[in-house]
Amino acid sequence: METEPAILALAALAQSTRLDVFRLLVKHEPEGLAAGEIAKALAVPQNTMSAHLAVLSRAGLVSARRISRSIVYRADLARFQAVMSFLVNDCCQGRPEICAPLIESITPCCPPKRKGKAHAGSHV
Amino acid sequence: METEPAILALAALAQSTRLDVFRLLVKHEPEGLAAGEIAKALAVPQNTMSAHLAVLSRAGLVSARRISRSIVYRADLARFQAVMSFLVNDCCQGRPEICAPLIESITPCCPPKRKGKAHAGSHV
DNA sequence: ACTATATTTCTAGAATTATCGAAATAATAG
DNA sequence: CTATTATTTCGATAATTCTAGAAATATAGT
Repeated sequence: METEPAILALAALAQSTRLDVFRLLVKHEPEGLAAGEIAKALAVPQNTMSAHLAVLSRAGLVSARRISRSIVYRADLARFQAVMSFLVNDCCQGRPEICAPLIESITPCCPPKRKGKAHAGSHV
Repeated sequence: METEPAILALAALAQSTRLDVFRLLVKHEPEGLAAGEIAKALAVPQNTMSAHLAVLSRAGLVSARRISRSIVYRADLARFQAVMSFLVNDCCQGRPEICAPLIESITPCCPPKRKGKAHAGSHV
């Protein structure tokens, strides 16, 4: 991922309503959630929410598809992953010793193979 | 990490000059770099750069300490790590299957032991 | 065609951010 | 104390963002 889209994504997430929206949509993967339900869930006027959703959409962090009268939004986890990778690379820059601890600190959150514990390490 | 400081950090990084500054400072860990040198390296007026450094500092992403006439800035990698963990948790939310691929995609960036390749996986 | 529902676009005001010249502050040297 | 260097603060302007009321668009039901 290049710098410009990464900045767009960071800016999109650097706003409390939008961060809440993204969290909500992640929680509702993979079904997604209609615009109106998002607005209701977060107690924000629909047109205001529409503007925020447009920002997230422009940043590529969410996708939208019309279903009947509703427009259902979904979090784009692949894009989110790309943004995270971009940031980690900023940290690494050919010097693994710098951010190996970073990797270790976030890895326990998602044990890739193991299923014994799965404590989700939510507060690291 | 809580939401508010995370948003502050995201906003700080969501600006090209500041993202460049952070990258530059990571590259210069652990010695740090003086404000004037940062400004010169990125071809930005010193007072403008000072404002950007203040934003990064308020966000906790950099620290400053005076050394003689210079003020030397350093990247705060622990804080950066905390922000990354915060974001990953947004993705995981007790559902490891969602972002296990994320973890896998950023892990090869920092092979903790290996020194052979270090290809940094920069374009994921 | 008309009505109701779901969402977006238009428009505008308030607030915040980015930029930078000029002046102020801090540290060192002579 | 004066001069020099390094950096920040002040002040002002341009640009962007956030918010939301009002109007417009799209879909579905009667």
